[in-house]
Amino acid sequence: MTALSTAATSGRKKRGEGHTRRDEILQAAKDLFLEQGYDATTIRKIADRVGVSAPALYLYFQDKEAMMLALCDQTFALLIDSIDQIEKGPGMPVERLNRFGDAYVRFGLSHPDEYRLIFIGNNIPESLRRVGHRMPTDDPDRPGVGGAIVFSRLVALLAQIEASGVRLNYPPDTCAELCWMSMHGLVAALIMKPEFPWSDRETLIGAMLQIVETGILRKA
Amino acid sequence: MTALSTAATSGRKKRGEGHTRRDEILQAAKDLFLEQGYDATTIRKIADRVGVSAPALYLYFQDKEAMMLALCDQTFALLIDSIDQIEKGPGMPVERLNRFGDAYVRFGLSHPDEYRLIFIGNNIPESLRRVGHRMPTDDPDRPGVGGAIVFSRLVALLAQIEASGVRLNYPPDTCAELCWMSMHGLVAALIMKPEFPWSDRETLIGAMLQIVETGILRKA
DNA sequence: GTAGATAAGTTATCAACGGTAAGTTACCAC
DNA sequence: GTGGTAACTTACCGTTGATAACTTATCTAC
Repeated sequence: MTALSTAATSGRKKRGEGHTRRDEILQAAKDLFLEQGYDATTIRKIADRVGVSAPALYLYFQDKEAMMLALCDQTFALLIDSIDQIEKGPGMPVERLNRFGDAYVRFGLSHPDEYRLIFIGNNIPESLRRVGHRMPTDDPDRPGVGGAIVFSRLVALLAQIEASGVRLNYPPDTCAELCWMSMHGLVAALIMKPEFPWSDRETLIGAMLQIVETGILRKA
Repeated sequence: MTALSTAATSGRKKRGEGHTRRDEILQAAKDLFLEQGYDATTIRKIADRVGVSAPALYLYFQDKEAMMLALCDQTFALLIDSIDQIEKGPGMPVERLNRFGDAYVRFGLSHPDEYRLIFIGNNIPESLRRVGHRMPTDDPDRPGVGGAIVFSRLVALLAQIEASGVRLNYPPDTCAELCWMSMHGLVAALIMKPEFPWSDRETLIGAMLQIVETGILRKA
């Protein structure tokens, strides 16, 4: 008689409580995306887990992509938080760059599934491909801008470093791109092929940070 | 009366000529994959372009993935070829490392779909997840090993560099990993977010190569 | 030259997918 | 109560990758 689903809640939401259903959907979608990937996660699976019918999801999200976008923003907020902690923290700009890179890599490694989802997201549909890297001209209130925020923080930090008197080998923007690309390559490799016999993680992280810094900062 | 399709050939193949149909399918699939991407390319579109019915494709390929895998192997053979040319070519090992990196990046940028599948490939169906990152113990005759071959060539080149008397800042394996990760980060970024206002491509390629080399090779 | 054998292909169909239309039910304000 | 509407459901659509079962052309053997 009663539903056999694993729904956290049962029955219809009261008036004005729709947002809690929205949260439930988001949580179920996140779990399933992480467990099975984007494509394998179907609208029906999400609906089943929540305990509602499939079309009910469309009351809260325009489509499947919108759920992914909302989740991306959630996860980016965590990363942005820890980066802001560093930016407000002590130390020379160069030291903060070190901590920035370190925090970025460790965030990726300790949230591998989210990182995969957001930064690597590859078989994700064309329309989502640009999540996290929207053009600056895009509406900043639209979901999916988290990556651009992280990146702009990095650009700002590089500009700070230059302003503090340290000479850069390339323009700050280019330095930021090179820095991010290197760190992303490191994280992506470790995440995507964890069973590959990579060298020691700590060694790789330290070495990559070292390489990027010595390559970007002009010898005094 | 006659077919309106753009099929290069018409009518049924003679006995023993099925392989030419297979080649036609592969060519059409490649064109469509490159034009529209993997997901947007449907079995029916490929079949239409070839001028046969959709199920006919299954006479030559087990499924859609098998077509992509065959194409990847085809394309990666090109990269491996050009890398082997470099390895056999003139110049000091260090110069060859430069040309290796350059060839690698340009290959990725000019074959984004194959690169995505082999090196970034993630949410692409489980069966393809580890394509390009197979363990050394895996069957080398299975399709999709192109990436691993490339990487092993890089390791060998780094070992050569060390053997030639150039001191490395890290063990050859670690250097190869750092080198590949950096280059991969560059390629992945440009491929996955092509609309982002990155700095000039040539500048980025040159800078990244420079950074990695100065970071890996010990100052004489 | 015709009778299998079989390569090369077709038509019909499947279940599952994302998404929509239209109807239903529970709740709240008045 | 009763109207309005938020919160759903059922029924359905076109498209997808893939399969089953049937047909047709071609080659070989006698």
